[in-house]
Amino acid sequence: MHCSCSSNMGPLISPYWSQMLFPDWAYKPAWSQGSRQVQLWHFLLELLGRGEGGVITWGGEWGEFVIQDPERLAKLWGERKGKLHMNYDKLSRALRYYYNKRILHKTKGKRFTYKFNFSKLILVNYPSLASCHRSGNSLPFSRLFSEGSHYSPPVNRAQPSVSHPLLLPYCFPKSLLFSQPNPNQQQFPFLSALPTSAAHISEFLCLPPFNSSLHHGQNLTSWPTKHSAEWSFNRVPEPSQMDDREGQEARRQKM
DNA sequence: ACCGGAAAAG
DNA sequence: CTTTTCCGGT
Repeated sequence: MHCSCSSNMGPLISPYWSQMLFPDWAYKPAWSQGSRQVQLWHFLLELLGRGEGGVITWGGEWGEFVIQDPERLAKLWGERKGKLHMNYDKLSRALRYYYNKRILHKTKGKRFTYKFNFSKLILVNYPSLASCHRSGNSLPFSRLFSEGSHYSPPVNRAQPSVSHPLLLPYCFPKSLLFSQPNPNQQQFPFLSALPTSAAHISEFLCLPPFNSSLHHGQNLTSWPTKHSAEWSFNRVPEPSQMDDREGQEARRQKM
């Protein structure tokens, strides 16, 4: 049930997650409520990343996706969560709760079409990176996500649905995260999933957590697999403190 | 279809 | 906490 790719790769949650676009630590840490519980946006990104089935596909804009088969998507989601009676009405309610969190918003006028706010998604789930942003350094995510100059929308649906480049932070050893964030416009180790076919994703997943060019001579020894407390800086901000940067600051020196 | 309140679940 | 469930309203 491990990703047998790399020795210093943390154990994944279940066999299923070996297909995951995120490493173990990217999920809800053990200390948080509902830990180890799949979140809906995880699930959506996963399906989108795999590009299987055509239940859900990327849309015409960056981050936009179209639910091609709402009820089937709900069914799949229900299976994952053990909710036998899941349907699109209820699933979409969960999606609507993302509006306030700015994780997602609706593309009005387009049926079953929503749009991810990747920057927010990552900021919420990796608030540590917000400090990079605040301290004047460019946040690699938002740069990459907002530029979008390289992204040309898939015009026809006949194309394999994985045409959306998924740029996700694949592995952030915390030492790398907190020492010098991107001093020389250096790239963070993204998982850049630009697969021509879904099969290639598994290859991405088996990349070592970080390659040698990114070591920075830091002590990148192992993943914090057991001691999730070390990752408590990764706490999701309270809704009332969503924009309280100082609050995050205060929470941050835990590492 | 889509929205968001309310409550309850886990 | 994040949904799940239900539902009245556009």
